[in-house]
Amino acid sequence: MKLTTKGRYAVMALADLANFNKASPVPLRDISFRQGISLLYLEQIFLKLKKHNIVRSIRGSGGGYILFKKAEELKLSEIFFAVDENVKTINCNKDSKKGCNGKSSKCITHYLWDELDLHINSFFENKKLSELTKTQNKKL
Amino acid sequence: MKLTTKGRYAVMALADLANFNKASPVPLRDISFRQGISLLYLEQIFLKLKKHNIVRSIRGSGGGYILFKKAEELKLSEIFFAVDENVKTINCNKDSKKGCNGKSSKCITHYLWDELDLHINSFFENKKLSELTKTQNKKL
DNA sequence: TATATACCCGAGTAAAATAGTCAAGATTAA
DNA sequence: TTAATCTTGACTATTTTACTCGGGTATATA
Ligand code: FES
Ligand code: FES
Repeated sequence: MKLTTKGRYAVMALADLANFNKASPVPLRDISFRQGISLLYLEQIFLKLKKHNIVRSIRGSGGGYILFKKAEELKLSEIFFAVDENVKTINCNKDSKKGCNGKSSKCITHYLWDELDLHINSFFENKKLSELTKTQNKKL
Repeated sequence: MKLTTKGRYAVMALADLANFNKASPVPLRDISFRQGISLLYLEQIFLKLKKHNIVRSIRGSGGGYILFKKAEELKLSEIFFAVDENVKTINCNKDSKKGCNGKSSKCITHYLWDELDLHINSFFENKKLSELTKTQNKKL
């Protein structure tokens, strides 16, 4: 399974973006500063987010990024998909030498990971970006 | 998050063990052969499983491993815990330079990962080893 | 008792994945 | 024009993972 800083940062940064999106585009520099994430790394991440239409970019001075959809309509699963964090716990078909070759038949645990994938993905599928910031506010 | 071959192999091997446990102890060599997992790696894994009372070992010729509990009573969460695959998606407190230092306050996404951890762990908590082999048999 | 079978254990290594950097642009507002 | 900002591909350091090695110890059975 993959759930790395790339996906974490993406969610973090977008939550930040959602908070400051109200009037004008938000430059990465601000997000980098507020969230303590390397600017260069953020750029890499936002490129992917842009390609997948999660955000829209405005170049030049005074530019930055804005959300493409409303935070209420943006599912976390879309975000993870965009940055290549496809939550796959299944391991078969990768090579034919290891236990999980799926050559003759599925290994004993195959259906388990299948089920787990479904379980995890449904979590992200049902979670909207807006819920994040709300939860945060409630706790404060 | 961590979900690596160590945890996968542990579940695989134990499922195998559960199937062949009926009469006599099962040597790792057999499991290694049947599941296509390196014997030396299996030894490492079973050492941990033994320390956490998941399996019991019988040394010497004709020896091997047997399950400590019945497969119906063995939760997958116990297995993962035993091999150090503590499913933690949370990242804070590791170092104070990165985004998630938890120094002044929790980051925006903290509660999200909290919730996710809970969600995933409940999956393993409610899953017994015996359910694995049953599912497998049903599909055949 | 000799021997083979099997578990026991710490340490070490190679490969892969991740996290992050660099350099050289291209746009655009002011 | 200048400074701010996004764009892009390649490159590198670090960390983690997966696995091996070498030398044990216990026990069954011939
Ligand atoms: S996980 Fe699919 S064959 Fe093992
Ligand atoms: S995940 Fe806990 S502070 Fe970021």
